[in-house]
Amino acid sequence: MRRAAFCPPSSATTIATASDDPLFAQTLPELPEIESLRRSLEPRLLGRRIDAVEVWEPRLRWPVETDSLKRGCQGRRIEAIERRGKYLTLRLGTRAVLIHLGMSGRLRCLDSADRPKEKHDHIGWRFENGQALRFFDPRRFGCVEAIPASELSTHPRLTHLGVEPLSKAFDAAWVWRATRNRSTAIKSWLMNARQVVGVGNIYASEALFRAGLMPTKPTGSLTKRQCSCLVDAVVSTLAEAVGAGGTTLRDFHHGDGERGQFQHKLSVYAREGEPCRRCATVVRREVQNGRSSFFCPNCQR
DNA sequence: CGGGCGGCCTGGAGGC
DNA sequence: TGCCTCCAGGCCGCCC
Repeated sequence: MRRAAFCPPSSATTIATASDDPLFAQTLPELPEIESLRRSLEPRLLGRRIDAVEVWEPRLRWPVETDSLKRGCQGRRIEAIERRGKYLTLRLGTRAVLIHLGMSGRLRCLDSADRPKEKHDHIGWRFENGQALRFFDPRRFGCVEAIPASELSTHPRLTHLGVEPLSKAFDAAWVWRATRNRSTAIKSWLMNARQVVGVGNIYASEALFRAGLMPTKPTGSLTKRQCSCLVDAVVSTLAEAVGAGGTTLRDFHHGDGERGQFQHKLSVYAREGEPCRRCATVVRREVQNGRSSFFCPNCQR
């Protein structure tokens, strides 16, 4: 609706750039977006040999250790691209590159590594075929780090991560056990990566709407039946969003203005004051733990 | 130890 | 038109 307001004035006549995608700037990468990104990167990056790494701006969420990153990348081939929660990992033999997009991060594939760096391009990888990968992040909440591949499960940033919501381990029995004797609001619990990974503000709001649960409901008060509904809601929401290519990454390679699909399916997120699609009650927004929660006061109890 | 909250960071929006 | 303030939010660290 207000796309133009999110586009820099110069972008209309230039070739596609990261900042041409207004939706990307508005929404944040959660599990479906990272999984879509992972899938879109695989055909372009698997088997590529990294010839050079450039760090233009090391001041990310944690300072980029430039020498370590270069030593961990240069001369190595990308053997696998994996995801853990909202983290993406590039396997490079005995090393791995850990990437988190934070709120505004983006990975872009370029056909030529000679393309000038854009404002907010912080790291660039040059491949043997002349192509490139760029890490772009206006807010610099993301992180990029080279680690030993053997530490992928023991690294401090990964070891505390909770259950993958699209794995078999995430079932009603697990949710029931994990939510006992806690007073935390269910939305905070869902967004806590130590419990469940990959569920951020958008999908937590959407899943709780589907489950018919108020975001503020204490986890300890959930019945077994509600735990089961919650699992179904989280899984179906995430799976549908992955199927839609995420909310933001459908035009990852093109920047042609075509948008992802899932934002058209949002029931409550960013719909404050609009009618509930199910019962027409006005959707409300309330700040919870410093974050906006969107819900239908009639459908969610 | 569970859980709440401040800080990090930038750009868009809105007020004056 | 320009300056100022507010807001968005994942994650960590600090605190109670």
